[in-house]
Amino acid sequence: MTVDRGTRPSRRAVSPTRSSGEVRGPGDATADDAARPVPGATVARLAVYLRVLTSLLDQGRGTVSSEELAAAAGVNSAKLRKDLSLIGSSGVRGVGYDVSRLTAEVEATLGLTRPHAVALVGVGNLGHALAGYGGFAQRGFPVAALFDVDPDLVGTTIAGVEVEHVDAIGAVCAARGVTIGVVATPAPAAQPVCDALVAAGVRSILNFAPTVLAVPAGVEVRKVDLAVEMQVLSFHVARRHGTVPAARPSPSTAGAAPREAVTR
Amino acid sequence: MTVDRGTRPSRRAVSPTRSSGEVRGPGDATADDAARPVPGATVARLAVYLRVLTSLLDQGRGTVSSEELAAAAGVNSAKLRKDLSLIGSSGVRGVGYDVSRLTAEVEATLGLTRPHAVALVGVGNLGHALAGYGGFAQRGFPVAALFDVDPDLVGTTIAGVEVEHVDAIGAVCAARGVTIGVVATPAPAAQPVCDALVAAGVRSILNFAPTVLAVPAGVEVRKVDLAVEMQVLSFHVARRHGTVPAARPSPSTAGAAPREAVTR
DNA sequence: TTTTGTGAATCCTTTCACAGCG
DNA sequence: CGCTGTGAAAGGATTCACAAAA
Repeated sequence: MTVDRGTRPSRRAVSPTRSSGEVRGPGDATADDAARPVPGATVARLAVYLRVLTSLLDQGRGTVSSEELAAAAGVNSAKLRKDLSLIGSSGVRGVGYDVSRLTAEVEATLGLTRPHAVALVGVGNLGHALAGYGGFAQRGFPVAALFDVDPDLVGTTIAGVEVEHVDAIGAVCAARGVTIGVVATPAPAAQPVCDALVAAGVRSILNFAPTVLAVPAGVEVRKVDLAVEMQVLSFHVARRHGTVPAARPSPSTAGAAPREAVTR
Repeated sequence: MTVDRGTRPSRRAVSPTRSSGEVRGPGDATADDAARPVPGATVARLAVYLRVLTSLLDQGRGTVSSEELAAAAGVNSAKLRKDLSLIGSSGVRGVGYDVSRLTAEVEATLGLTRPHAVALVGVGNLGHALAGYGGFAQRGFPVAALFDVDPDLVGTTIAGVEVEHVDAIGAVCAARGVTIGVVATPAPAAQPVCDALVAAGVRSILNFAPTVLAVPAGVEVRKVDLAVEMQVLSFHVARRHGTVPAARPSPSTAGAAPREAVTR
């Protein structure tokens, strides 16, 4: 069940002058930590596997085969096995993987064994929704700080956290040990906010603003861009209908107004 | 041009695996479109280029070099030129690309020359924020319908659109010519909702629910998964503890940012 | 000269397919 | 047997680097 069909693999872009490549650090002989390769594409999938695994745990399942886990995660089983072998997992041939053990291994690899304080900047429409979403804290990402520039918002409390002025980003993030910053501001404010976060020591940023953020090497930026997603879907719609207007039975002039398509 | 490529059998009648690859399309040639492959990775970047281009248009810029456009989009200039050559663009050597013309070409490729009616299902925390976000309509994606199961929400109006019961998805989407569906429901409701959308003829879906959607071949699903994004960042935070803090002037490899996914 | 367009090399992922362990 | 782990093959995507056009 749940065999997926058209999900896309990851993509990347962003970051001027350096595209990412991998995730391992350019380590210098650190005797302590064995250098692990773990491809970026694999990391993203591990999070998906983890979701399925926790679900299986709740169901009390003891083991899973790569085939089943892969199907539930919407990927090829060979890919899943390779992903798991990369993080040093060990399944049992002829049996499968131990659910609880694998869950622990994936969590450890993703660094989920301890919480990561998050700072959310921009409590507008989307930001407010994100702050109000309880899933953050539950999944190990406590929202330690909220920021905005709007005087009407600064001072208010959302989900138990007070909104502070963006000018306090530096001091507050450093003081509360924020390691992940979420930018949900309008595009023009994103870069300055990003700079402030980086200056405060934040090395991982999730950007919801429709703009490309420039960051120094060593800072990881992931982007969630609604416009891009919609436009990619638009491309597919256009592909399947060609250029001819969709000839669906009974269009009968319903809703869709003929506006101009200005994507900006 | 186009065609040839002896290595690709391109036809996989049996294989159910079609995910990702590319998005080739039987073009219809309306003005400048010939049947072209257009890699999936390229499509996603075109949307980013478009944003920069419209910005340049507003500034009254007449031309841009691949170097400048690439820098603003956060990509390598060679990649940008290759992307543009794939959609059949034509810059002028020694000069650059005509901003308005290129903008039109990119919009045409992405199918943005006409609006795509969108149906948003799930008007909860996130869904409400999305519905309230005016960017949709402005960018050519008018929200033609809103759905939810909550009796308290059904009947209310958000941003000028009435919220209807999910049971009406089939009828309403077909009647209003919805081509893109946005799923912002809790995980358990996502699959049924997805099925309803597909049954209504929707072939492109943006999924914000933290679950893998199973869809028949021909339906494109893109996922925005907040949990995955946060966990990938967590991985990077954890990584940083094993490597040398600083003292590294040389960049060599740095983080990249896979685009894609996640929510809730 | 400047800047595009693009073959060719390189790198990253995915998929195949099978050896081998339980 | 069933199922994992993985070398090897196959694709894609990115980058290089340079010839050609304006």
